[in-house]
Amino acid sequence: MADHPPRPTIKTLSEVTGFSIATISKALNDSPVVTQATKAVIRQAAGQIGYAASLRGMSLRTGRTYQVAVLMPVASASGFEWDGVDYAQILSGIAAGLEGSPYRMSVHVVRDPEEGLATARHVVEGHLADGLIFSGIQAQDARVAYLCDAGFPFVTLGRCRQDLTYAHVDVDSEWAAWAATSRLIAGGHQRIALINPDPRLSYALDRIDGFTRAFTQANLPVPQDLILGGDLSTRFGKEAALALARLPDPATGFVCVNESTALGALAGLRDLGLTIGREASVIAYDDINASAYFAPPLTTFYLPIEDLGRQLGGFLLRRLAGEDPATLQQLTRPDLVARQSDRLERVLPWEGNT
Amino acid sequence: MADHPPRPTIKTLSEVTGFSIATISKALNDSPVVTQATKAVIRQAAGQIGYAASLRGMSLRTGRTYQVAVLMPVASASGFEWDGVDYAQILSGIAAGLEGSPYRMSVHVVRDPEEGLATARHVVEGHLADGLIFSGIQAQDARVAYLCDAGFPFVTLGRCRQDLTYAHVDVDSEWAAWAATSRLIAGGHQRIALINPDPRLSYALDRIDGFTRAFTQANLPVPQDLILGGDLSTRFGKEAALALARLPDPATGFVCVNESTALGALAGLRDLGLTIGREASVIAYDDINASAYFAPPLTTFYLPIEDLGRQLGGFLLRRLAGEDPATLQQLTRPDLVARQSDRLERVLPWEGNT
DNA sequence: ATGACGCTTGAAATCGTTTTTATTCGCCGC
DNA sequence: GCGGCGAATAAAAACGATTTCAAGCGTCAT
Repeated sequence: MADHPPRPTIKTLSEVTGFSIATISKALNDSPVVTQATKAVIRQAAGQIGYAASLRGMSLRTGRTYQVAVLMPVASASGFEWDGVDYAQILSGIAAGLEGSPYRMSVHVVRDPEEGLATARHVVEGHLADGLIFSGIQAQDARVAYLCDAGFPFVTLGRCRQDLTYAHVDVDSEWAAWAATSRLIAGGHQRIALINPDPRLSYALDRIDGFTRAFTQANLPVPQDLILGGDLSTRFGKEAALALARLPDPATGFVCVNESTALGALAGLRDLGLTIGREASVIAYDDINASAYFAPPLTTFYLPIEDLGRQLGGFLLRRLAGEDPATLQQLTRPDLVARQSDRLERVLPWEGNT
Repeated sequence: MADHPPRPTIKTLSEVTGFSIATISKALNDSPVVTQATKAVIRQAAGQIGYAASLRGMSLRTGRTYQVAVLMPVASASGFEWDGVDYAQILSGIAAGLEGSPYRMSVHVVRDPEEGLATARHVVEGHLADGLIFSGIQAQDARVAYLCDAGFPFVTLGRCRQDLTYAHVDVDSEWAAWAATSRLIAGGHQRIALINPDPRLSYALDRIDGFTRAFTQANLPVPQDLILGGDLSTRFGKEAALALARLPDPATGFVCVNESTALGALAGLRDLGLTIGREASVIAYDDINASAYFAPPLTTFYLPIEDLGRQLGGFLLRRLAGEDPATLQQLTRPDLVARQSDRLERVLPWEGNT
């Protein structure tokens, strides 16, 4: 156990420079009341002895924590089922968005929105962080309502459907679902299934909206019986696809909520002996870019979630700086990555995708 | 912006109970110098007014932060390539292991071991956390050496090959690679490839050791030319499989480092028109349990990484309590999940796996 | 000459704890 | 009856910063 030499404090710096700790503090915070010359001397000395302000001391005095809390959802009951969400990418993005600021990121694991609310309360009331980031927004979201009410800075990935003004970043799920569905309709499908997430989630509704719009525009009846909501697991994707493809009037096109469910859907259809691209087609929303390697490679709507994370971090920083949440709202459309598997009645060779 | 009533401090509690703050502090910390009766009164009052000690204040005085830092690796250059590591599961496990303690988890994103060392230094020197958890251990690992030397509490996922005593949790990669390779040898393969991670990683060497042992035991020459190291991406898995299957004396069996590379290997072999189970076989190490849905389902060695995370958190807690790191070391063998695709020259029907 | 005023810096209070040191008080032994 | 001791509590000093307010000190107008 080597004992490090005690780290310099503002007091050390005071002794070294001869200035009082008050002046030092002001100088380092670039206060206008202190001379440029003194500032220069103090900064120089600070650099010299490697002084860095103790977050602890600052925190106690200012009440700020210089921490940003992230509520990371983990699948609750489903054991270790893969859900295809690479939350690490989001965290990585948030960290990137926070880079250059003194803010660090603390992660709180939550199993469901209720626990999320409890944790949010805990963070706010215990002053555990200066800002909050979370996702999995429900149409009616108690966390959003609470935080708005408490006036606590936060940014969400996703929008709720309540009339509240708050900072958020979101994927245009309505558009993505519309585009995917339209593409399958254009490919000759009429019995198109929507393999959707938990229907309480706001973006589940967005997807249903887009799905519906595509049929309405094409003057076709909306196949309500082919909309299934569940978790994001591969298992659910498989079960859903099996159920929908076994219907008397089976689904031939599948719009999947993400790559994990899409992988499951492919597995299910394969079990039924169906050939993707001839008897059925699958389109997914893509987070992690693995669909290119599926059998067959899937057409997807791709949006790297690290970018969303970066936006979240950046927005929170601006929110913490006092910016109006109304200006911190962003909706992004994913990119279409056309691979195949989305036209009916036409056999396509499986080409390598490298 | 609703303003919450100021949260009670130890001073509030002092006024309410009539005891001095010193006595309050001791009572709440269960010091033997204060009477049971007073303790009871104080605890009762604390519960009454909902007092919770401010971490800030505690932190400044004690020097402890009540934070555990986790170094989360993200793929550096490879853009958004999926690497098949669900780090969120590890974080979730760590959080579970920390549950019940006052410790929170802060996450620091690192792009490579060098940045990891820099961040570790930063955490230690800046007193940003009381303990550290990290993974991606190299055979010669500068972070482990530094932290041992600094006497800073930490637990790693993986072991380095230096003679240092420190707390760690690891997967028995040597055994897993031996078991996978032996299984392929028993299935009739002789040209078996090892699709391995970055060769600087300690467990890459462990896997080579196990791979080698399997051949030695079977009195077969070790196919050194079939050992390939790279990143954990699906792309690398595909490229590696393509290269190895195109050799004049091609590989027919593939031991993959994880499911992501295995998915890539399958895609590559499929592109070459090879049928898994007849012309080639793939076995993977499994973190996320998605291999059951691959085409065909893969035989894997499965170990849920959330469990490892839980161990990491628990070990760190014990380490922070002063326990000897020599007693905090654990090696776990993954479970064999036999699906198929590991016997040569025999056509197996692709059965559904539900 | 003197008081007011800028301008720069310093002293001291403060944030909420823990920990060291003092104080109070009853009781025992001599 | 008094010194001393032990037990319980209180007072005060940290920890490392920020912030308020006071102080020093030229300059200048009256």
